[in-house]
Amino acid sequence: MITRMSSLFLRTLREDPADAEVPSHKLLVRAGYVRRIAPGIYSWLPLGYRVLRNVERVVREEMDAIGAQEVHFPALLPKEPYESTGRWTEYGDSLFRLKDRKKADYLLGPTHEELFTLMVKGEYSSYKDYPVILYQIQNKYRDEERPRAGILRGREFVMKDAYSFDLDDEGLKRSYELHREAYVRIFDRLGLEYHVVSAVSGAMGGSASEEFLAPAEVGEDTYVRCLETGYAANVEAVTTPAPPARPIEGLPPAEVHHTPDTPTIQSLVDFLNAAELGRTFTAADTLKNVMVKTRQPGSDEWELLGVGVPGDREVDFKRLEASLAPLEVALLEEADFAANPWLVKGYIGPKALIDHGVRYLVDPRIVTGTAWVTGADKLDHHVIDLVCGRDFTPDGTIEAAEVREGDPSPDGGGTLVMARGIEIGHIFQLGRKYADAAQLDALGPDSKPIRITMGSYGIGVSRAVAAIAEQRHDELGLVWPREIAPADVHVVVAGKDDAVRSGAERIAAELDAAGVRVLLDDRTASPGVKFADAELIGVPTILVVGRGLAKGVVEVKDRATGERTEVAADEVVSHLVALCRS
RNA sequence: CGGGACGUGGCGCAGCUUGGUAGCGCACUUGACUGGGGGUCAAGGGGUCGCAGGUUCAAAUCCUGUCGUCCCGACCA
Repeated sequence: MITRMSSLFLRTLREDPADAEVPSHKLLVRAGYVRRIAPGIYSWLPLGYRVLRNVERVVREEMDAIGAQEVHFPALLPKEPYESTGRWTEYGDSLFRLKDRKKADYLLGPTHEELFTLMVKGEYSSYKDYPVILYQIQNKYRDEERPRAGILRGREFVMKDAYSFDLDDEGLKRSYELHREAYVRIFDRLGLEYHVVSAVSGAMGGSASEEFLAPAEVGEDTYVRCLETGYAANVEAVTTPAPPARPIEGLPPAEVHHTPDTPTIQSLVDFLNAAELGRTFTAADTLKNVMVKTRQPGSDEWELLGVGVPGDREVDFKRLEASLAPLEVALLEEADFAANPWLVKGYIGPKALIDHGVRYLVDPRIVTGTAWVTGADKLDHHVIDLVCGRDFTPDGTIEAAEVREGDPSPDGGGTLVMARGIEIGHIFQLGRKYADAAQLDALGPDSKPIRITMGSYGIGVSRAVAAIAEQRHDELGLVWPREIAPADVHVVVAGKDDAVRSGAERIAAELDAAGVRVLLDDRTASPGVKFADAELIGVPTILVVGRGLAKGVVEVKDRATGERTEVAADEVVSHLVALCRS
């Protein structure tokens, strides 16, 4: 089909929208692909909707290829299934809730584990039915506290979510691998650069989990990779290698020192080094204790928690939260310190925490036999040579310290490099959480029930559009990969005389007949306007039919490289057909 | 929720300090010229200045309140 710009529902913008920060947002709006309706909610205009459907098509083809079957659920859902898994409360405020006229509770689906589980339970009951993989491509709703970055993080978005149902762990592993391979094919076809990294499973629950991250400046996820060993992980999932425990015997005894006015690590280190204790200290010799409070989702009762990390590292709140999930975490407020006067800000040590029965978790680097400078639970006092395993025993370890570029890779290979990325896919082995909640069993060959084990596999479809825009644009506009571009060839009619116009029409018709998707700029606008729009819209190949036609040549321009080629007008159709099929 | 900024034709902005006819660019309409890089000229249409209240002869402008939006920090595809 030929899309004529003279009648296409499209208005491009010369200026960036005021509410856009990131390139994908600016360009998708300027090029007339999307329009904002409300915060985090967007409409898709014809060109944008084509791109979105192209991404969906790729996803469908590859999902179907692994034997997954597409279904469709309502977005509007009753509360009950989500209550049975606890997510009606666990999801908190990011769940869109509403009531019908009878005051019954409903929600707009943020994700559909419960419904898939119930659907399978409703239809299947024999072990002979399994395994099965179902998926849907649907609008999802999350009342984000702060939607941002346009399409990248909306409150309504299109997601593909798939679920595998297996009889045993081996089956689950197989299903997981199938999806992993399918995802590789999908993101390759979408023309995305991406990394597969180990992840934490977060609010979904479950065990093994990997994320597909598209590297981008504006990405919200930080991840690390080890170039030597291939290790890659979301920073939230990075584990800290624990050094071996050391012998306690022979270590000097702990000693409390008067350290006036040293509430921060730096002031403490400076003071100690000026105190002529016969050795020098660094921040890494100190043990920093950060107080937080945790609670069960939906509960009102906060519980104190002490987190100990080496003093040269900050606590990474995201890592801390990931480690404690599904518990909610918050920093202590003044009122909390007031309620616990034994907490001496700036001088908190392990001893007071343990004495007061506060759970105390430390960084894995803090092992038995290591000696630390830390708070003495008394204003202006610190203790030196407080030995782990001798003077205090933590309740366990926690991954909460920040990860840094150059840290050793957890698999013992090289060092880590850091990057930011957009989460475009997430696969995980859920296990039996949802099957347990729904009592999803298959009757086995021995007539005994087998609890089904599940996997969950998501792709942010609308987000993928933005991620591609984020990775593939230049100062002039978007640069789509052919597979998802709104057209294969953008024909610019650069001239007003009939010969040029009819020549372009003829070529467009022949391309169309050959199965090439044509966007024909048949408007009467000046060439400059058309060129600028063509570059903004980002169709991979631009064909300029203009003054050269009199000499029998037209110009083929590659949008990505900017390379221009003169081609004989009577050969251009076969030239382009070959180009589009390669 | 905490912090910051902003609400004026469809879009991007000025005007507000010092109250007095609502303005510019883009887009749109008509005509002429132009026709390979957002061209030129001329003539147009379109805004109760977020909302409510107050001060005043008079409010986009001053005051109070309120709603909304965007950006920065804690959730997630």
